Amino acid sequence: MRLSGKLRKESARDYALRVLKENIISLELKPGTPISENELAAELGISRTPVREAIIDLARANVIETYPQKGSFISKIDPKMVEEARFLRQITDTAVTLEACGTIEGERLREIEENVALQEFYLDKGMTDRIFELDNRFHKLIYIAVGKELIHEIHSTLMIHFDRVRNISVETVKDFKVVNDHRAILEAIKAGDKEKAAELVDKHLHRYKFDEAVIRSQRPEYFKQ
Amino acid sequence: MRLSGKLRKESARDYALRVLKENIISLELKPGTPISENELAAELGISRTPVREAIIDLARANVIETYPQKGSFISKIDPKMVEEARFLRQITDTAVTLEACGTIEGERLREIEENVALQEFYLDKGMTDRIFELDNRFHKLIYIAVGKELIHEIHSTLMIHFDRVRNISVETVKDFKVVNDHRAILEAIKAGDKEKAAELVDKHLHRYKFDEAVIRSQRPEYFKQ
DNA sequence: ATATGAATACTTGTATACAAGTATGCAAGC
DNA sequence: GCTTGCATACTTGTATACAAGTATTCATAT
Repeated sequence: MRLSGKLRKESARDYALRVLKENIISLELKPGTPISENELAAELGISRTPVREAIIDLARANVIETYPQKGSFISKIDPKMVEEARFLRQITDTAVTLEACGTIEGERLREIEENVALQEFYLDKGMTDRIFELDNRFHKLIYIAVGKELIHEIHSTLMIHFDRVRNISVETVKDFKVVNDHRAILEAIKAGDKEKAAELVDKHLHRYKFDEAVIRSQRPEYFKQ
Repeated sequence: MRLSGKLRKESARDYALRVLKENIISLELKPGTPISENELAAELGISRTPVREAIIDLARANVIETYPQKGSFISKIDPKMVEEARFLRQITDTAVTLEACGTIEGERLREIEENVALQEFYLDKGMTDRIFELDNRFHKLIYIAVGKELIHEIHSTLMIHFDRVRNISVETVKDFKVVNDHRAILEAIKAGDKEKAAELVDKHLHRYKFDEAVIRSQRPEYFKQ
């Protein structure tokens, strides 16, 4: 597992949660991998308690599966979970984007513009690693701009199902049309064109749907069924 | 606080979580009330650990606010949280109901029919206590019927913001038009009338929006601002 | 060779101990 | 009366101890 150091003023629980999320999404922790509370605590240099609390958080969204007295495991990719996450993201992103149309301005708008500009910059330079982070940040900024940050927070753990598949997609098919999508969505928001924005969000999220068949054939051991 | 006994095969954590949820929604634990992990553990006859784990779960959705080394408190009613919960419920209920239109049948449909019949029965008898439970169950059944149970589960804690206000509404305005709403929604689903269903869901959830001004004037001490 | 069973080394769930920060009350001093 | 400061009794965060269940391994008996 990949360990980044514990940040100052970050609690042990937040540290464990952050490291777990990073490694699950990046597939450093492969689907099906057993997770021992004791072992992870030792690796992170903290005690079982905060590690356990982080695992409980992930287990609530079925990202980790815990079987009492048997063990905990990184959940294998379950197409039903991925679809639930995609479905939820579809409807909330659409609704939030509609609210954003014509209402975002000032500093909030500037942040989003900067974000998209950076995506285009890194895409141009071929530094695609940065784009994932910027992608997530792009969508989060829209949620914040329309005052729906709690919804974004509540959904974040569930979206690991989705993000993980997205990461495999990139490992395998290398598709960066998403940057163009983001640009187009931003322009639609600025223009206040709700119909166009909704259509773009819909198209944007359906990109990840197609990849599943490809991934499954390449990494069948990652899948539940 | 109201204590129901610990169920057989229910873990201590689930017990604490269930009792806390019940008492927060019913307003037995009033907004602003301090919650001590030690005290609650003693009341429930379990140790701090599972109590703490339950509190963490509720704190994640801002239902409880924890200040390290100071204390934890039942969150006061925050109109922004209530609106986020209502907004989320609006869009997911609508999307799920649209999927349900014309696709639910057999045992699944029968369960929902029975649920609505019971609501009408208890409304008629004036046993309105039962209706809250049936109300929640009605909506959950629809989520299950279209295979979106994880979304329902993930949202359940956040909906406490909404359910709590709904409960005050009933204490104060006694409005049971919701039963008629449920009947109408069910009929629209059976008829496969998506337009009608979406309109009904929209109207249904907006009922609770109006009550806020009334509640605020009656129970200002429950509100954050 | 095969089946049986006990020892062992794990697992998570729960309880408890300790650490460190905070609010409160009260007494002392001015 | 008012302020200061310390003792005290809380709080949550973290670490550790104990309980109970499970899988494995290896020796023994058939």
